[in-house]
Amino acid sequence: MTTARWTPWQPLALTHALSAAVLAETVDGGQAFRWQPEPGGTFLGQWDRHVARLSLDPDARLHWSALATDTGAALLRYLDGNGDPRALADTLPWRSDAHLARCIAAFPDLRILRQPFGETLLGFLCSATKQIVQIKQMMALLAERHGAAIGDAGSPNPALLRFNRLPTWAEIAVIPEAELRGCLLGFRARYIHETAQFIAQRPGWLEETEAAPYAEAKTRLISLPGVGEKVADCVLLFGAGRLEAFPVDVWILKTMERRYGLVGWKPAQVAQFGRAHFGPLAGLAQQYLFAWERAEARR
DNA sequence: TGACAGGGGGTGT
DNA sequence: ACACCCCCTGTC
Repeated sequence: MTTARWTPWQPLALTHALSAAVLAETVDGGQAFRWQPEPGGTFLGQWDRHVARLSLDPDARLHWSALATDTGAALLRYLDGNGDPRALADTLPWRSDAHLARCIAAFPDLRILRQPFGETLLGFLCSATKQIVQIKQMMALLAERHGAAIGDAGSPNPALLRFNRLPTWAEIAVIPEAELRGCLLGFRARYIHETAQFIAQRPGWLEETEAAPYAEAKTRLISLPGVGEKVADCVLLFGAGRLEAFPVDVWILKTMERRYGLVGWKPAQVAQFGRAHFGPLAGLAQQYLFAWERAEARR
């Protein structure tokens, strides 16, 4: 009998060390919805067909363990898809923006994830008027009830059979809407159902959208039922590495009001301000601002 | 311990 | 401006 096993813990070749707070903010701060904190400070996460654990050693170096040997390369892309976060942050206008400067100082090496495009779309279609815990529940139920097991009978590692991937869009297209509702999706079930039909009828559409220039990709995403400006920008930021995407939600609205004096501004106005003020990496700036407000809310 | 309101990271009409 | 769903959280 083959024994279930995790690979030995290995260091991940990231440029810098990482604090526990930054690690938590990166994988469990609203970019992704499939990471669970575990006792002892590790995180267990899934994306695509990968399952991984992350841990920080006493020197704050990131280590990983996984169920498949090729997860290391995938993890590097997932976590480090945009290169050296410190160099990226340095290009933000922190020299003339004291608030941004203290956000960056408080969360050095905060990263924008590079998640699979399709599952990022699914996650943010679930996100309307929901908090992270609830979105995570929806994702977990979708994977558990409608996703294929990772690995197969001939898999070298039977432990993989205990984990499911998320259903693909093709798989979702044939799930009755009532069953989607059973996964706590509520009114989002109809959007997800209809989006799945749309994608299923257009082979290659999702891939072309991911590859398209930012403005065109955003227009295409917004044509999907249940996808507006905010969701489209989240998908492009967290699922396609488009750091110019600047999602405006009620938290950012409050932040910009409180820290930048934009009292009474509408979302479209704040989005325009954000792009002009923060520049081509506005989405990265947004993530720093968000991390700061979340930390403050916990105090 | 259990019931009960209140509100929630948005979109579509 | 309001409906859409219904789970989570805080409170009594």
